[in-house]
Amino acid sequence: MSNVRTRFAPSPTGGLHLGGVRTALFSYLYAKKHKGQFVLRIEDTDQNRYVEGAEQYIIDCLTWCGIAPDEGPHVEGGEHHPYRQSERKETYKQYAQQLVDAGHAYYAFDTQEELEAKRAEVKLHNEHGTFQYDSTNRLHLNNSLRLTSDEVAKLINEGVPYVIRIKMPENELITFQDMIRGEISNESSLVDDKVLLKADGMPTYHLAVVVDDYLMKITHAFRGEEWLPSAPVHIKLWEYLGWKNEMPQWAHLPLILKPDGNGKLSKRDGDRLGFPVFAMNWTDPKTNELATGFKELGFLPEAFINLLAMLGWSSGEEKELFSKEELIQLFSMDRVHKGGAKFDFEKAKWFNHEWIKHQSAELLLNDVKAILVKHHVEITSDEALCSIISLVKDRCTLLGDFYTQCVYFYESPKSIEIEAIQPKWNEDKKNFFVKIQSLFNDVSDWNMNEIETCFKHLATEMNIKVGELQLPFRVMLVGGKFGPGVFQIAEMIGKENTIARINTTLNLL
RNA sequence: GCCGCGUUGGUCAAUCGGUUAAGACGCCUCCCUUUCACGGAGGAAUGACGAGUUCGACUCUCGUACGUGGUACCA
Repeated sequence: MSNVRTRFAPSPTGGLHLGGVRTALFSYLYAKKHKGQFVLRIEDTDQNRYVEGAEQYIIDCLTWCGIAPDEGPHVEGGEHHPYRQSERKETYKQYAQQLVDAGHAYYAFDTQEELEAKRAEVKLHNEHGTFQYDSTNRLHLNNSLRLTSDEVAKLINEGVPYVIRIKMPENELITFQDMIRGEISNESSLVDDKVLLKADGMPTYHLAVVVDDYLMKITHAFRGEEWLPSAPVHIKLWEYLGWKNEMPQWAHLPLILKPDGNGKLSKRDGDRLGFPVFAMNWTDPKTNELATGFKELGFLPEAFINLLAMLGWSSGEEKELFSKEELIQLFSMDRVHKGGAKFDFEKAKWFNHEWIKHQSAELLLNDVKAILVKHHVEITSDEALCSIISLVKDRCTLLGDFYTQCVYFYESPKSIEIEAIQPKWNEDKKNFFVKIQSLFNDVSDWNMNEIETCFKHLATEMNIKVGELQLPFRVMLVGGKFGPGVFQIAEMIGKENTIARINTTLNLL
């Protein structure tokens, strides 16, 4: 039994972003590859940003992707409940206190306004300067490092709000190993004394990750590259808390960038360029604004995780199409790219197209059925639908395409693209289609071969090229220039429908 | 500004000191198909720049440029 434990620790603040899903995916793959556990922890320590429903939504997304966590707030059992940080408030407080007692952290009474004023002041003198709460000025600020213990006790007794900050060491090179990037070093004096415990008693991310990763026995911690700059704080915390030997191995994943321009991919980019950024539909409870998800746009979860896996990771071989099981087997952190990857929606669609093509009709059945039912198409036989699916799936990039590609098997086309016929239309052709109706009527065994023979026979007899007749025939049956072989379609929709559709179009011409 | 991280065709990427620098997406041409696709064949297009190390550098080192992240009582 392996002891590998990874976690995905999102904040329930809104839709689940591509980058988030990928972090979850890599964590899942790594855990599963090593026969370990993948846990979900909800980092809801910022009460201002908390969004109702976001937690369940995250769970739904992971489940849809097929990477459901083994442990989490939603899973019964699980040794480390609660998995919601807001419910572990007291635990963090205790460790923050331990840090203060050991002299690695201190109380700070400066108000946010005071600090903002300091920052503004520095900016005033030096446009590029930054006020840092660090060793150079912490002794001039309103904290327990400067105040006497009596003064501190008095302030606390009076109920003056305070935060607890880490006391970063001076002139120390903080070094750690990143599974993707190798050794990373930071000069301790350059990182400031981050707040560990906020005035409302909630921990900040910095304290919470460390405490929870330790308590939840996380062995490998993967997160986005944006966390790299604060890693030294976490490293020191692991050390100060006395857990250095149990510190997980870190991997900071490259960012997913916007397709054009530069920067991190955001929901806005999706809106602007016309593609989803969230895994599933997300409706903002405040604005009621709906953001379309990959699922609802018609992506297969298999394709979705496949394309995400290939953004930043590659197997080293030519193959690009992988099932989840294959990914689990092949995945390794040292094949993850260091640089960020721009998201390419065209390639994303290609993955989905490939998955639809390779998926069996039986597996596609339920999804396709749902789409047709949504459009009020009556489906009588699953078996027939499966044959139809096999016939058209090569032509579908998104699941929604199945509607256009399947309806005409069930209903007469609502509109006929007669512009496609008209230019080359003439009396001879018209006569052909008039005559073919009665000939079709006499076909006893209605199958594609018989239909084709009958069709070609008359064409030859009337001295018209078969090819010139096939296009009009197709448009009559399906309404436009698309779909599989015409005779195949004619067979499947049946003799009566075929004749009726010819007749309908003839009246339009 | 400071600090961190990065940089192979338009995009995703292979290569881990010696190759004509893979492959995929997209684009273009052709074949198949008198539909749309699938499939097949081919094409255009790449190592940011400059030094060094080396018999030899896309691969190692340094510098520059550029990009990106952080610089919150947000994660």
